[in-house]
Amino acid sequence: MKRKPSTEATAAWIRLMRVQSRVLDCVEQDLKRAGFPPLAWYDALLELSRAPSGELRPVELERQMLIPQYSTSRLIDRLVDEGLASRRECKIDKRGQFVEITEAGRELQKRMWSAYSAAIEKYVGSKLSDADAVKLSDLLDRLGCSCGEMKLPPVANVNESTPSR
Amino acid sequence: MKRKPSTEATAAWIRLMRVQSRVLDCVEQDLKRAGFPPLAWYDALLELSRAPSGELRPVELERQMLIPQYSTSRLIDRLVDEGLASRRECKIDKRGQFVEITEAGRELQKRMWSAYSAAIEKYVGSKLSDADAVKLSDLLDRLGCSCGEMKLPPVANVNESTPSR
DNA sequence: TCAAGATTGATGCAGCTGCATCAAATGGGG
DNA sequence: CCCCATTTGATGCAGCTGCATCAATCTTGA
Repeated sequence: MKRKPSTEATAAWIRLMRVQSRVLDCVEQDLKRAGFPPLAWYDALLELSRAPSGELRPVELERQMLIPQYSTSRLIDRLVDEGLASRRECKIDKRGQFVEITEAGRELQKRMWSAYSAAIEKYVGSKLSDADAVKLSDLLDRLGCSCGEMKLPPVANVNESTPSR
Repeated sequence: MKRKPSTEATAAWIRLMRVQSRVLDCVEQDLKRAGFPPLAWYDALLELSRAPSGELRPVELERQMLIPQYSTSRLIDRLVDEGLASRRECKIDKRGQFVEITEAGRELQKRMWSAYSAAIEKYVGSKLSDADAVKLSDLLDRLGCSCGEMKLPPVANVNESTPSR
Protein backbone atom coordinates (compact mmCIF):
# COMPACT_ATOMS: atom_id res chain seq x y z
CA MET A 1 0.00 0.00 0.00
CA LYS A 2 3.00 2.26 -0.25
CA ARG A 3 3.63 3.15 -3.84
CA LYS A 4 6.45 5.50 -4.47
CA PRO A 5 5.92 8.50 -6.67
CA SER A 6 8.83 9.30 -8.92
CA THR A 7 10.88 12.30 -7.97
CA GLU A 8 9.58 13.94 -11.12
CA ALA A 9 5.99 13.47 -10.04
CA THR A 10 6.76 14.71 -6.56
CA ALA A 11 8.47 17.77 -7.94
CA ALA A 12 5.47 18.48 -10.13
CA TRP A 13 3.17 18.15 -7.12
CA ILE A 14 5.21 20.59 -5.11
CA ARG A 15 5.33 23.09 -7.95
CA LEU A 16 1.62 22.78 -8.46
CA MET A 17 0.92 23.60 -4.82
CA ARG A 18 3.47 26.36 -4.49
CA VAL A 19 2.88 28.12 -7.77
CA GLN A 20 -0.85 28.03 -7.51
CA SER A 21 -0.81 29.59 -4.05
CA ARG A 22 1.62 32.25 -5.05
CA VAL A 23 -0.20 33.21 -8.20
CA LEU A 24 -3.61 33.11 -6.58
CA ASP A 25 -2.32 35.19 -3.73
CA CYS A 26 -0.91 37.75 -6.13
CA VAL A 27 -4.15 38.02 -8.03
CA GLU A 28 -6.24 38.26 -4.89
CA GLN A 29 -3.94 40.94 -3.53
CA ASP A 30 -4.23 42.97 -6.69
CA LEU A 31 -8.00 42.79 -6.47
CA LYS A 32 -8.02 43.67 -2.81
CA ARG A 33 -5.71 46.61 -3.37
CA ALA A 34 -8.09 47.84 -6.03
CA GLY A 35 -10.82 47.75 -3.42
CA PHE A 36 -12.64 44.67 -4.67
CA PRO A 37 -14.09 41.73 -2.77
CA PRO A 38 -12.66 38.20 -3.01
CA LEU A 39 -12.58 36.23 -6.22
CA ALA A 40 -15.33 33.92 -5.03
CA TRP A 41 -17.72 36.84 -5.23
CA TYR A 42 -16.70 37.44 -8.80
CA ASP A 43 -17.26 33.82 -9.69
CA ALA A 44 -20.74 33.86 -8.24
CA LEU A 45 -21.66 37.14 -9.90
CA LEU A 46 -20.37 35.86 -13.21
CA GLU A 47 -22.42 32.69 -13.01
CA LEU A 48 -25.51 34.66 -12.11
CA SER A 49 -24.98 37.21 -14.86
CA ARG A 50 -24.59 34.43 -17.37
CA ALA A 51 -27.77 32.70 -16.38
CA PRO A 52 -30.59 33.22 -18.86
CA SER A 53 -32.61 35.56 -16.68
CA GLY A 54 -29.88 36.58 -14.28
CA GLU A 55 -31.04 34.15 -11.66
CA LEU A 56 -30.16 30.69 -10.47
CA ARG A 57 -31.17 28.24 -7.83
CA PRO A 58 -28.55 28.06 -5.09
CA VAL A 59 -28.14 24.42 -6.01
CA GLU A 60 -27.20 25.37 -9.54
CA LEU A 61 -24.71 27.92 -8.35
CA GLU A 62 -23.25 25.32 -6.07
CA ARG A 63 -22.74 22.92 -8.93
CA GLN A 64 -21.29 25.57 -11.21
CA MET A 65 -18.80 26.80 -8.67
CA LEU A 66 -17.90 23.40 -7.22
CA ILE A 67 -18.14 24.60 -3.67
CA PRO A 68 -20.02 22.96 -0.82
CA GLN A 69 -23.62 23.72 -0.11
CA TYR A 70 -23.11 25.67 3.10
CA SER A 71 -20.48 27.75 1.42
CA THR A 72 -22.90 28.70 -1.32
CA SER A 73 -25.55 29.53 1.20
CA ARG A 74 -23.33 31.93 3.08
CA LEU A 75 -21.82 33.46 -0.02
CA ILE A 76 -25.32 34.30 -1.17
CA ASP A 77 -25.99 35.84 2.24
CA ARG A 78 -23.06 38.18 1.76
CA LEU A 79 -23.98 39.09 -1.79
CA VAL A 80 -27.51 39.88 -0.67
CA ASP A 81 -26.23 41.90 2.28
CA GLU A 82 -24.21 44.01 -0.11
CA GLY A 83 -27.10 44.50 -2.48
CA LEU A 84 -25.40 42.58 -5.27
CA ALA A 85 -28.08 39.92 -5.47
CA SER A 86 -31.51 39.27 -4.10
CA ARG A 87 -33.44 36.19 -3.11
CA ARG A 88 -36.75 35.41 -4.72
CA GLU A 89 -39.02 32.64 -3.64
CA CYS A 90 -39.53 29.73 -5.96
CA LYS A 91 -43.21 29.19 -6.51
CA ILE A 92 -43.00 25.74 -7.97
CA ASP A 93 -40.80 24.37 -5.22
CA LYS A 94 -41.33 25.99 -1.89
CA ARG A 95 -38.17 24.51 -0.45
CA GLY A 96 -36.11 26.37 -2.97
CA GLN A 97 -35.54 29.90 -4.06
CA PHE A 98 -34.00 31.89 -6.82
CA VAL A 99 -31.04 34.18 -6.50
CA GLU A 100 -31.10 37.08 -8.88
CA ILE A 101 -28.24 39.39 -9.65
CA THR A 102 -28.95 43.09 -9.24
CA GLU A 103 -27.79 45.94 -11.43
CA ALA A 104 -25.15 46.75 -8.84
CA GLY A 105 -24.06 43.14 -9.05
CA ARG A 106 -23.70 43.26 -12.80
CA GLU A 107 -21.74 46.45 -12.59
CA LEU A 108 -19.39 45.12 -9.97
CA GLN A 109 -18.80 41.99 -11.99
CA LYS A 110 -17.79 44.07 -14.98
CA ARG A 111 -15.54 46.35 -13.00
CA MET A 112 -13.92 43.39 -11.33
CA TRP A 113 -13.25 41.70 -14.62
CA SER A 114 -11.25 44.70 -15.67
CA ALA A 115 -8.88 44.31 -12.72
CA TYR A 116 -9.08 40.54 -12.77
CA SER A 117 -8.16 40.19 -16.42
CA ALA A 118 -5.29 42.56 -15.95
CA ALA A 119 -4.03 40.40 -13.11
CA ILE A 120 -4.32 37.22 -15.17
CA GLU A 121 -2.33 38.85 -17.90
CA LYS A 122 0.24 40.12 -15.45
CA TYR A 123 0.79 36.86 -13.59
CA VAL A 124 0.04 34.28 -16.25
CA GLY A 125 -0.40 35.63 -19.74
CA SER A 126 2.81 37.59 -19.79
CA LYS A 127 4.84 34.63 -18.58
CA LEU A 128 3.74 32.07 -21.14
CA SER A 129 3.33 31.96 -24.87
CA ASP A 130 -0.10 30.91 -26.03
CA ALA A 131 1.33 27.58 -27.07
CA ASP A 132 2.79 27.03 -23.64
CA ALA A 133 -0.46 28.03 -22.02
CA VAL A 134 -2.20 25.37 -24.05
CA LYS A 135 0.41 22.81 -23.09
CA LEU A 136 0.00 23.71 -19.46
CA SER A 137 -3.77 23.42 -19.70
CA ASP A 138 -3.45 20.01 -21.27
CA LEU A 139 -1.11 18.69 -18.63
CA LEU A 140 -3.31 20.04 -15.86
CA ASP A 141 -6.42 18.58 -17.43
CA ARG A 142 -4.87 15.18 -17.26
CA LEU A 143 -4.61 15.54 -13.52
CA GLY A 144 -7.98 17.03 -12.97
CA CYS A 145 -10.34 14.97 -14.96
CA SER A 146 -10.82 11.94 -12.81
CA CYS A 147 -9.13 13.09 -9.63
CA GLY A 148 -12.26 12.30 -7.72
CA GLU A 149 -13.65 9.00 -8.83
CA MET A 150 -16.30 9.85 -6.30
CA LYS A 151 -19.35 11.99 -6.63
CA LEU A 152 -17.87 15.42 -6.98
CA PRO A 153 -16.62 16.23 -3.50
CA PRO A 154 -16.44 19.81 -2.35
CA VAL A 155 -13.68 21.39 -4.27
CA ALA A 156 -12.75 24.98 -4.63
CA ASN A 157 -13.04 28.57 -5.51
CA VAL A 158 -12.37 29.07 -9.10
CA ASN A 159 -13.27 31.30 -11.87
CA GLU A 160 -14.63 31.45 -15.23
CA SER A 161 -13.73 34.22 -17.49
CA THR A 162 -15.96 36.15 -19.71
CA PRO A 163 -14.42 37.00 -23.04
CA SER A 164 -15.45 40.47 -22.10
CA ARG A 165 -13.77 42.03 -25.03
CA MET B 1 -4.47 49.69 -17.58
CA LYS B 2 -6.65 46.98 -18.94
CA ARG B 3 -4.57 44.43 -20.73
CA LYS B 4 -6.40 41.49 -22.12
CA PRO B 5 -5.11 38.02 -21.39
CA SER B 6 -5.38 35.62 -24.29
CA THR B 7 -8.07 32.99 -24.05
CA GLU B 8 -5.26 30.45 -23.79
CA ALA B 9 -3.77 32.19 -20.79
CA THR B 10 -7.16 32.51 -19.17
CA ALA B 11 -7.88 28.85 -19.74
CA ALA B 12 -4.56 27.95 -18.17
CA TRP B 13 -5.33 30.14 -15.18
CA ILE B 14 -8.67 28.47 -14.65
CA ARG B 15 -7.19 25.00 -14.94
CA LEU B 16 -4.46 25.90 -12.53
CA MET B 17 -6.97 26.99 -9.91
CA ARG B 18 -9.42 24.18 -10.43
CA VAL B 19 -7.00 21.31 -10.74
CA GLN B 20 -4.88 22.38 -7.83
CA SER B 21 -7.86 22.58 -5.52
CA ARG B 22 -9.22 19.27 -6.64
CA VAL B 23 -5.96 17.44 -6.31
CA LEU B 24 -5.07 19.07 -3.02
CA ASP B 25 -8.50 18.26 -1.70
CA CYS B 26 -8.13 14.63 -2.75
CA VAL B 27 -4.77 14.31 -1.07
CA GLU B 28 -5.93 16.01 2.11
CA GLN B 29 -8.98 13.78 2.23
CA ASP B 30 -6.87 10.67 1.88
CA LEU B 31 -4.69 11.80 4.73
CA LYS B 32 -7.64 12.69 6.88
CA ARG B 33 -9.31 9.37 6.22
CA ALA B 34 -6.13 7.66 7.30
CA GLY B 35 -6.42 9.57 10.56
CA PHE B 36 -3.65 12.07 9.95
CA PRO B 37 -3.52 15.79 10.62
CA PRO B 38 -3.41 18.40 7.82
CA LEU B 39 -0.57 18.65 5.35
CA ALA B 40 0.75 21.81 6.95
CA TRP B 41 1.69 19.75 9.98
CA TYR B 42 3.63 17.39 7.79
CA ASP B 43 5.46 20.24 6.15
CA ALA B 44 6.48 21.66 9.48
CA LEU B 45 7.55 18.31 10.87
CA LEU B 46 9.56 17.63 7.75
CA GLU B 47 11.38 20.93 7.97
CA LEU B 48 12.14 20.34 11.62
CA SER B 49 13.31 16.79 11.07
CA ARG B 50 15.62 17.96 8.32
CA ALA B 51 17.23 20.64 10.41
CA PRO B 52 20.70 19.72 11.60
CA SER B 53 19.75 19.15 15.24
CA GLY B 54 16.03 18.73 14.77
CA GLU B 55 15.29 22.27 15.79
CA LEU B 56 14.66 25.59 14.13
CA ARG B 57 13.83 29.12 15.04
CA PRO B 58 10.22 29.92 14.27
CA VAL B 59 11.49 32.53 11.88
CA GLU B 60 13.39 29.90 9.93
CA LEU B 61 10.36 27.67 9.77
CA GLU B 62 8.35 30.59 8.55
CA ARG B 63 10.76 31.25 5.74
CA GLN B 64 10.98 27.62 4.76
CA MET B 65 7.25 27.12 4.63
CA LEU B 66 6.39 30.48 3.11
CA ILE B 67 3.58 31.11 5.52
CA PRO B 68 2.96 34.24 7.56
CA GLN B 69 4.44 34.75 10.98
CA TYR B 70 1.25 34.39 12.98
CA SER B 71 0.42 31.24 11.13
CA THR B 72 3.75 29.74 12.09
CA SER B 73 3.27 30.77 15.65
CA ARG B 74 -0.07 29.03 15.95
CA LEU B 75 1.02 25.97 14.03
CA ILE B 76 3.84 25.54 16.52
CA ASP B 77 1.31 25.89 19.33
CA ARG B 78 -0.65 22.99 17.94
CA LEU B 79 2.39 20.81 17.38
CA VAL B 80 3.51 21.45 20.92
CA ASP B 81 0.03 20.74 22.26
CA GLU B 82 0.12 17.38 20.54
CA GLY B 83 3.56 16.56 21.82
CA LEU B 84 5.08 16.58 18.35
CA ALA B 85 7.48 19.39 19.08
CA SER B 86 8.69 21.37 22.05
CA ARG B 87 9.84 24.92 22.59
CA ARG B 88 13.27 25.62 23.96
CA GLU B 89 14.47 29.02 24.93
CA CYS B 90 17.21 30.58 22.91
CA LYS B 91 19.99 31.66 25.19
CA ILE B 92 21.76 33.92 22.77
CA ASP B 93 18.64 35.86 21.82
CA LYS B 94 16.06 36.07 24.52
CA ARG B 95 13.40 37.29 22.15
CA GLY B 96 13.58 34.07 20.23
CA GLN B 97 13.28 30.40 20.89
CA PHE B 98 13.97 27.08 19.31
CA VAL B 99 11.39 24.57 18.26
CA GLU B 100 12.56 21.02 18.48
CA ILE B 101 10.87 18.01 16.99
CA THR B 102 10.14 15.17 19.40
CA GLU B 103 10.44 11.47 18.77
CA ALA B 104 6.67 11.33 18.37
CA GLY B 105 6.99 14.08 15.80
CA ARG B 106 9.60 12.22 13.83
CA GLU B 107 7.50 9.10 13.88
CA LEU B 108 4.37 10.87 12.74
CA GLN B 109 6.27 12.53 9.93
CA LYS B 110 7.45 9.15 8.69
CA ARG B 111 4.04 7.55 8.96
CA MET B 112 2.45 10.48 7.18
CA TRP B 113 4.94 10.28 4.36
CA SER B 114 3.81 6.78 3.72
CA ALA B 115 0.22 7.88 3.14
CA TYR B 116 1.25 11.14 1.56
CA SER B 117 3.53 9.60 -1.02
CA ALA B 118 0.87 7.08 -1.89
CA ALA B 119 -1.56 9.93 -2.49
CA ILE B 120 0.92 11.81 -4.67
CA GLU B 121 1.40 8.70 -6.73
CA LYS B 122 -2.34 8.12 -6.94
CA TYR B 123 -3.33 11.64 -7.95
CA VAL B 124 -0.25 12.85 -9.83
CA GLY B 125 2.34 10.19 -10.53
CA SER B 126 -0.05 7.74 -12.08
CA LYS B 127 -1.51 10.36 -14.38
CA LEU B 128 1.67 11.66 -15.93
CA SER B 129 4.77 10.17 -17.43
CA ASP B 130 7.99 11.34 -15.86
CA ALA B 131 8.69 13.39 -18.94
CA ASP B 132 5.32 15.08 -18.67
CA ALA B 133 5.85 15.71 -14.99
CA VAL B 134 9.08 17.49 -15.85
CA LYS B 135 7.34 19.52 -18.53
CA LEU B 136 4.64 20.48 -16.09
CA SER B 137 7.18 21.50 -13.49
CA ASP B 138 8.99 23.65 -16.02
CA LEU B 139 5.86 25.43 -17.14
CA LEU B 140 4.81 26.05 -13.56
CA ASP B 141 8.22 27.30 -12.61
CA ARG B 142 7.95 29.95 -15.23
CA LEU B 143 4.88 31.27 -13.48
CA GLY B 144 6.17 31.00 -9.99
CA CYS B 145 9.60 32.44 -10.05
CA SER B 146 8.97 36.11 -10.04
CA CYS B 147 5.30 36.18 -9.30
CA GLY B 148 5.95 38.50 -6.45
CA GLU B 149 8.34 41.20 -7.43
CA MET B 150 7.89 42.23 -3.83
CA LYS B 151 9.57 40.91 -0.74
CA LEU B 152 8.09 37.48 -0.44
CA PRO B 153 4.54 38.09 0.70
CA PRO B 154 2.75 35.48 2.76
CA VAL B 155 2.03 32.64 0.46
CA ALA B 156 0.79 29.19 1.22
CA ASN B 157 0.77 25.74 2.63
CA VAL B 158 2.97 23.54 0.63
CA ASN B 159 5.10 20.57 1.01
CA GLU B 160 8.45 19.22 0.54
CA SER B 161 8.99 15.59 0.07
CA THR B 162 11.66 13.44 1.47
CA PRO B 163 12.95 10.87 -0.95
CA SER B 164 12.16 8.41 1.79
CA ARG B 165 12.44 5.49 -0.54
C1' DT C 1 25.33 55.29 26.84
C1' DC C 2 20.91 55.83 25.56
C1' DA C 3 17.03 56.58 22.58
C1' DA C 4 15.01 55.19 18.16
C1' DG C 5 14.15 51.64 15.19
C1' DA C 6 14.18 46.80 13.85
C1' DT C 7 13.32 41.95 14.92
C1' DT C 8 10.96 38.12 17.16
C1' DG C 9 7.02 36.08 18.65
C1' DA C 10 2.11 36.17 20.68
C1' DT C 11 -2.73 37.41 20.59
C1' DG C 12 -7.59 39.65 20.19
C1' DC C 13 -10.83 40.12 16.70
C1' DA C 14 -13.43 39.36 12.59
C1' DG C 15 -14.38 36.53 8.77
C1' DC C 16 -14.38 32.19 6.35
C1' DT C 17 -14.48 26.89 6.11
C1' DG C 18 -15.80 22.32 7.29
C1' DC C 19 -18.77 19.35 9.86
C1' DA C 20 -22.86 17.97 11.64
C1' DT C 21 -27.43 18.72 12.00
C1' DC C 22 -31.88 20.68 11.42
C1' DA C 23 -36.35 22.05 9.30
C1' DA C 24 -39.22 22.33 5.49
C1' DA C 25 -40.88 20.58 1.37
C1' DT C 26 -41.11 17.11 -2.25
C1' DG C 27 -41.77 12.62 -4.28
C1' DG C 28 -42.52 7.72 -4.58
C1' DG C 29 -43.92 3.08 -3.14
C1' DG C 30 -47.03 0.33 -0.76
C1' DC D 1 -53.42 8.38 1.07
C1' DC D 2 -49.66 8.15 4.05
C1' DC D 3 -45.07 7.24 5.56
C1' DC D 4 -40.35 7.50 4.54
C1' DA D 5 -36.41 8.69 1.90
C1' DT D 6 -34.59 12.56 -0.68
C1' DT D 7 -33.78 17.20 -1.83
C1' DT D 8 -33.09 22.01 -0.61
C1' DG D 9 -31.37 25.35 2.17
C1' DA D 10 -29.90 27.35 6.89
C1' DT D 11 -27.15 27.37 11.08
C1' DG D 12 -24.38 26.42 15.58
C1' DC D 13 -19.86 25.21 16.60
C1' DA D 14 -15.01 24.64 16.25
C1' DG D 15 -10.88 25.59 13.88
C1' DC D 16 -8.04 28.25 10.79
C1' DT D 17 -6.57 32.75 8.36
C1' DG D 18 -5.59 37.52 7.92
C1' DC D 19 -5.02 41.91 10.06
C1' DA D 20 -3.57 44.83 13.41
C1' DT D 21 -1.21 45.37 17.39
C1' DC D 22 1.46 44.38 21.45
C1' DA D 23 5.49 43.28 24.44
C1' DA D 24 10.03 42.05 24.80
C1' DT D 25 14.51 42.13 23.16
C1' DC D 26 18.22 43.38 20.19
C1' DT D 27 20.91 46.70 17.30
C1' DT D 28 22.46 50.94 15.68
C1' DG D 29 24.09 55.42 15.72
C1' DA D 30 24.60 60.00 17.60
